[in-house]
Amino acid sequence: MLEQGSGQGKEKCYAGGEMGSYNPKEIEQKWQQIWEEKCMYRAEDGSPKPKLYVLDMFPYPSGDGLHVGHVEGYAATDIYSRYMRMKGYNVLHPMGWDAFGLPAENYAIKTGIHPKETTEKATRTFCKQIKSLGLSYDWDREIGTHTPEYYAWTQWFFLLLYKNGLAYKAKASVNWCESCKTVLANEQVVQGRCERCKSEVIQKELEQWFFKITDFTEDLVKDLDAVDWPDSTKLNQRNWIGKSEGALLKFPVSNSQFSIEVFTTRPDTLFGATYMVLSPEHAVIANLKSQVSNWEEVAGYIEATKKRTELERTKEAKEKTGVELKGIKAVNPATQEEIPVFIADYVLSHYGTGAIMAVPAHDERDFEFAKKYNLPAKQVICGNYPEPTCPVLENSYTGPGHLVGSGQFDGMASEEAKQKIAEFAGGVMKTTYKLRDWLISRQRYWGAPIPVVYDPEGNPHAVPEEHLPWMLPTDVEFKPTGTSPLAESKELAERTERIFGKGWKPEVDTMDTFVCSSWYYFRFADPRNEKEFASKETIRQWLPVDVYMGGAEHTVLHLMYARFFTKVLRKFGYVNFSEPFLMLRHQGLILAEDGRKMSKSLGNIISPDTIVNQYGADSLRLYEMFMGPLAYPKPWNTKSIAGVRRFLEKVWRARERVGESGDSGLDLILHQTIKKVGEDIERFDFNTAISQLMICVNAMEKAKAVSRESFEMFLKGTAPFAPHITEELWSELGNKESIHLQGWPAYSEELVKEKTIRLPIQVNGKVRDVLEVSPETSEEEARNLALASEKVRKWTEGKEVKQVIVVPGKLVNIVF
RNA sequence: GCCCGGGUGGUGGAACUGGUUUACACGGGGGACUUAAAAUCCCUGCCAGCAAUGGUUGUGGGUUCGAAUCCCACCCCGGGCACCA
Repeated sequence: MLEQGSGQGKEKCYAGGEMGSYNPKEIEQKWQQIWEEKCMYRAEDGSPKPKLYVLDMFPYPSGDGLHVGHVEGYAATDIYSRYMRMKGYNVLHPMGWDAFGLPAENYAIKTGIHPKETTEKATRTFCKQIKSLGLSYDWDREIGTHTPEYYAWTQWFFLLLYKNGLAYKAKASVNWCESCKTVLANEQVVQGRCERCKSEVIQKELEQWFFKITDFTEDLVKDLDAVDWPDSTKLNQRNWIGKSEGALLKFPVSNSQFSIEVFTTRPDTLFGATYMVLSPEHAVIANLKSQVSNWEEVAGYIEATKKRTELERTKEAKEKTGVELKGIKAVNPATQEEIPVFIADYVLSHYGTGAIMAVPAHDERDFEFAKKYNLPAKQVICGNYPEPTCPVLENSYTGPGHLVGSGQFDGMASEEAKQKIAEFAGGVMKTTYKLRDWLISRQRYWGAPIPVVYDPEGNPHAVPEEHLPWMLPTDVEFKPTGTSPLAESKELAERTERIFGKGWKPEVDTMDTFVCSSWYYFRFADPRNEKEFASKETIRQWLPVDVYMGGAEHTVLHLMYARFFTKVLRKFGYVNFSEPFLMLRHQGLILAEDGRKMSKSLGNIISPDTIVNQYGADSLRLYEMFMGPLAYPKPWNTKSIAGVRRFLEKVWRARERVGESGDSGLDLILHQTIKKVGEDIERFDFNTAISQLMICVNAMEKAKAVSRESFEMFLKGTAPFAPHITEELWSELGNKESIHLQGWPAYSEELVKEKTIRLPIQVNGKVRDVLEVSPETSEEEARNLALASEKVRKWTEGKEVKQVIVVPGKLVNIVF
């Protein structure tokens, strides 16, 4: 940092007193306080300005405090928000806390400290850390999902779904995490392991609450077309929903009243179906018991399957297993041939009909299974259409082609045959999805209680709305036993009996925290409303969210659930749009200096506090935005922060050169800078915007003098990125109103144009000369100038020039 | 296995719809200022060559006057899904 007062012999930097050195700590705290006092960033309800809703995925306030990864996304939306305010928008930019969740509860189990206490402490820390970054949130709208004022409405949403048949209780085989002692949604199981603690997930038969997200599958697919989201995120959602079109076909069971229905995407291969496979859980198996001659073996296999975890079933996928239902035959509805029936765990009970027709010649899995159990394969598709010959298959062929061995359909293209054969076999076309209903019950304490009570007969009843918030009891121990902690609450039990009558019992599960975060963006529109989750007027004013920023880890879970909630609200007339987030951007992961993920165990975590202390918030913001493209994963490099800090020092020093008149040579670069910075912010290309600002300040340093007007223009252009230093310099120039309330400067189309451009002259594609020419230079002129160049003539001498390519304003290429 | 995204100096990265590769930074080296140091400013990509010059955007090929950019094949890295019939 600059030393003060030591240079006696030195020239005075500028007239009018001592120049202070750049001291971020001082000015940042000062301005943060002033902004807060003035409620500078309050979003105005009912303002005539156009609205803009810019939202960050709200954080889980963990005890570890804010992470540099949070800062990346928050800085990005803050720059965007500040810029758009300067452009005249009424910006809603709120922050809140996704406060329910397991870490606080697990901590409570260890220490006995109530989650409410740790959560609120963590929230205060987060809040303080976020405020130290100078982010322009409207703190009047702060919300926390753990407060009764908030979860009353989470419970209201549950009731809305329940009353409309979209929330139901069902016994099903569900994912159970032994370590977290709770069930999990499918979306929370990653490769057979718990998304949170990575321990193995097992299947349990339990009665649980589900939300019927599958009622909206088609809209969840279709509406993706209309939103501005990263392609990869849309693709992830589409893959998760897993739409596929095929046919339902019935295979009668010989000598019985039963038939087995299958779903297939390849009805065109029906003539090649040489056996069938049922999932071990299939309901028809019990009905056929009397006809199965090897029932003991079959029952044994079914039992063994139940015991295997999802992970085992996937891990051992290479070795397929199964058992034939001896004594049972099914009839292929196309060939009328009798074919054997198997049960095997490679067929999933919850997809399609839980049964398949096996076509070993044209399906890899069936081929594998057929090979192992010595089952016949029959080729019915020939891939090299229209070639007349068909090779003998040594493997399964899964591509398209023309039909063979399929009677009257021989020669038909497989695409065309799909529907024809389905009809021929008495089947119907059908669309199937992988997406399953959302399991929302959790056997945990720190969440929103499910607002349901049971009558003495055990039938569920909704807790009437007047009893919301249905309070989370406090008289519980934090010991995970597998049954919900709420079950031991005397208060909850008594409350239930008092209100509903003797023998009534409360639901003791809480809701998945993803339920809380599925609707929070509505609450920001009207955070203190006690009568509705948000009023119609405020929803109309603010929603949908225009820009949503968050990590790519939420491409399936949170985004899918939030979209589902919005579609539910639309269906029941609460909103008139179907997608909550019009534009979505992801911040990339910030890696440690060693290129690995930051983690406590590796001890390579960088804390934003340290950086703010050492370099200042403006430097941290600028650094994270300058690291590279927002969405990329990027390694941290503390040394590089010096670069952006130096930039700020240059900005600070530039005021020494500010006078009434300035170097007019600066105009070009200044106007180019304003143009580029604005365009880059709108594209979220913050790294190149900052580099342009650096170019501009470097030019100001070289200029003899900078006019006040130019400097102010530059400060406005820098303000969204470095709000504190620009505010300080702006006020020092004598401006009374905050720089952040100024309009975004307009650049002049005239001044942005270069007076001369560099025109490279190539000979056979190699640059041999570069000419300074006017940008208006005509094709003819450029050609003549190029051919006249001495450096060029050196290369073309004695050669016959075949062609001269002139790209006006770009280059000239002389070819011989 | 399938589906995305990516491979550019020692490093992070720029490069608009095919037109001077390496903007802006970090680091290293050299220089200026200084008694000295810090700070600041200026120069500096790599390989081959005495030099002129040539080569150099993961590798190999193609299209083109011209390719980081388009096409084909391959290698490597990151992410997602994973028996979904």
